[in-house]
Amino acid sequence: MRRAATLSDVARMAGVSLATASKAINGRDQVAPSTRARVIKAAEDLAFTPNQLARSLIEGRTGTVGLLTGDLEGRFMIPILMGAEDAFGAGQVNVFLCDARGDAIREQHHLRALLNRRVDGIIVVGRQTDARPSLGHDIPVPVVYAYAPSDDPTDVSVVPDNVAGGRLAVEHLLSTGRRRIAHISGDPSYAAAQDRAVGVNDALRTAGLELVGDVMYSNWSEHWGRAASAMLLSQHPDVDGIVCGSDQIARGALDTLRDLGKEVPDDIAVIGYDNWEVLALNSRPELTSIDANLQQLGRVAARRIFQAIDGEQTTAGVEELPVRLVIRGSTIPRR
Amino acid sequence: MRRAATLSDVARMAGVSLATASKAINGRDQVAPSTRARVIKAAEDLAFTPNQLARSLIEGRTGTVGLLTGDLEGRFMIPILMGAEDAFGAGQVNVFLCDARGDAIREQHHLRALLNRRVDGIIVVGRQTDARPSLGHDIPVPVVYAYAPSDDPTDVSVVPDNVAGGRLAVEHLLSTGRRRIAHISGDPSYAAAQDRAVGVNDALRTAGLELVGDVMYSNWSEHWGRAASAMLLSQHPDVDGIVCGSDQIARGALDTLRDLGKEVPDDIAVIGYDNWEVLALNSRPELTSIDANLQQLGRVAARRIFQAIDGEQTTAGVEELPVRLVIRGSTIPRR
DNA sequence: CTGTTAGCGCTTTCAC
DNA sequence: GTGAAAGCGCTAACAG
Repeated sequence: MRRAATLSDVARMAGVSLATASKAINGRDQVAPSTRARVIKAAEDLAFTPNQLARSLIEGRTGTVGLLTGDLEGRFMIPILMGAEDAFGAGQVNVFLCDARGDAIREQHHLRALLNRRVDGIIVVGRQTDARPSLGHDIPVPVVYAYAPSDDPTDVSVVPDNVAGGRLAVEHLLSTGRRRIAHISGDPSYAAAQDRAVGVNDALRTAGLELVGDVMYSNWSEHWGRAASAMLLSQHPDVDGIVCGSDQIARGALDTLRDLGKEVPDDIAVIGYDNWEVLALNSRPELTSIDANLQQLGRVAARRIFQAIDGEQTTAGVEELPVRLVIRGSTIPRR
Repeated sequence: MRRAATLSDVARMAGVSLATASKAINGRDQVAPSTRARVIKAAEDLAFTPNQLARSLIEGRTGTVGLLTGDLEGRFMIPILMGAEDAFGAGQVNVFLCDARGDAIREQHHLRALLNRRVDGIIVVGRQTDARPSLGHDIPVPVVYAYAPSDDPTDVSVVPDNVAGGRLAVEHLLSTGRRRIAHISGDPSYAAAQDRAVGVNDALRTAGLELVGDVMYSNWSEHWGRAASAMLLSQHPDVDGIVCGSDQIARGALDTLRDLGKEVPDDIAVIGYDNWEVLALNSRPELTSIDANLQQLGRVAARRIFQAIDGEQTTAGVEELPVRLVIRGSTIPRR
């Protein structure tokens, strides 16, 4: 575990100059084949790894990106991160992951550290879809906000289209013949809850229908899903479709419906939101859900960073990405 | 978004030499207070951020660590990552997150990239607790394997103690007066399944008892939990405690017991494994579970890296970290 | 084709 | 106290 070999070591061993060694290693074409072979051999013998720090110092770009997140716990972060890694391509770009734990001071620390390390760009991932404070504009590298938009409309933000998600859920239920549709959602202070409800009402109105009862807000838990659906069924026994604001809520609803002896999807169809597979695939029946395409979101965010680095003009503002319906047994009976 | 200011810019603006500017900024003490103030003012005016690349090049260490993981999806990665970030301290050290997607080639690519970037150390996080191939010993920085140990006993590995976990689960059930205990586990090809079963049998034998039936293996799903517990109850109706190999299995078991009209925990106690809160907190009743202390695991892994960097002698081999019992309503009735 | 030289941005002796 | 100079490891002109 001694110190890594340098290009000088390689050059000396191969009996050439530093410049020649560099050219040989990097595939420049002004090198005699025999020389190149000798250099490469030496490099291998010494287990030479080019010092990327030195390269970056010269090139002025590091091939690194900072991912600044509010909460690592959130399951939204991971697919976004994967999408970003994907878009950057393995090995070309590396991602610094920084978790600010929801603390503004910590976030500033991390931001500073990332800039010191000369990342080529920064992706900011929020924990909710609510707008978050902008990092400001005196940052010398491009910044893209993912999942949670920046509150500054001149920033570049990429978020899932929650309104479309709500609409999509209702349209699916309508397409299966449901007409008496209710909506159990989560915490009403979340933009996600509001946006999805807008989509739900929108689609119903378009079909000339109205929501059964009011939107039921509380929190995103299974517990609430159980309680709310019990209330719903007692007040509106004729409901035949429930749009849930999250898979957790949907799962709770399924449990209660089961307890009440209702058949899903025959008596009532249930649709969730997030397509959180550990919940959706294990419920009885399996849960139809809206998938926010987060991996795609991460890819797009990464692409925006690239474009900005390459000097392409990127349009500021909030870009809403399409969501996707994943149909399972809770809305369509399995044959 | 023009290029960042350099120390030369600052020095020129403050009317001092490069060397003096450096000393002033870095709090060296051979600088006149007035000079220092002038330099700092200039640095602020120019929004100067010291180029960490240049510093690292000189110091020979970067203050970065690579985290090489097999699957980002896995929920085990996140707490480990958080623990590591924690231990390194915000801002001092930054983590490169690399997801090899379970592909050895990709892993090699990432490893190479990390070494090129001169990370000070590498943490390898596996997706299962089964031993994984070593990265080998010709790596010029310390490597620590977390969650999944290296198959080379001369490497440093840090893993949760699954045997102790199985033992702990049984001991808890015994302490609540259960005597007829069964064990529904997951995929028998997983070391985790085998180790936990060893612990379970161990604790039973110590108490002079035997497992009810054989260990039931299949996979880690709720589905299997439901099926297995139904089989179990029909073959051994007198069972009064079930140790489950995962929270998913436990959750399935709870569902079936509920369907069969069994009271949990009065008739039968159920204990899960992993303490995956989205499952454990939302089940009825809430699920007692074994927590592998993964965040702690991440912290220890980070500490081992540090120790190796600082030249402290670290003992090679697999270090098994204690797990923890989290008691909820599925084993002890809520008052 | 190969080698010499000048930096990338910074820290650190070592004179003054 | 301050500054000139060397050098971290590498690349990119430019001569030979």
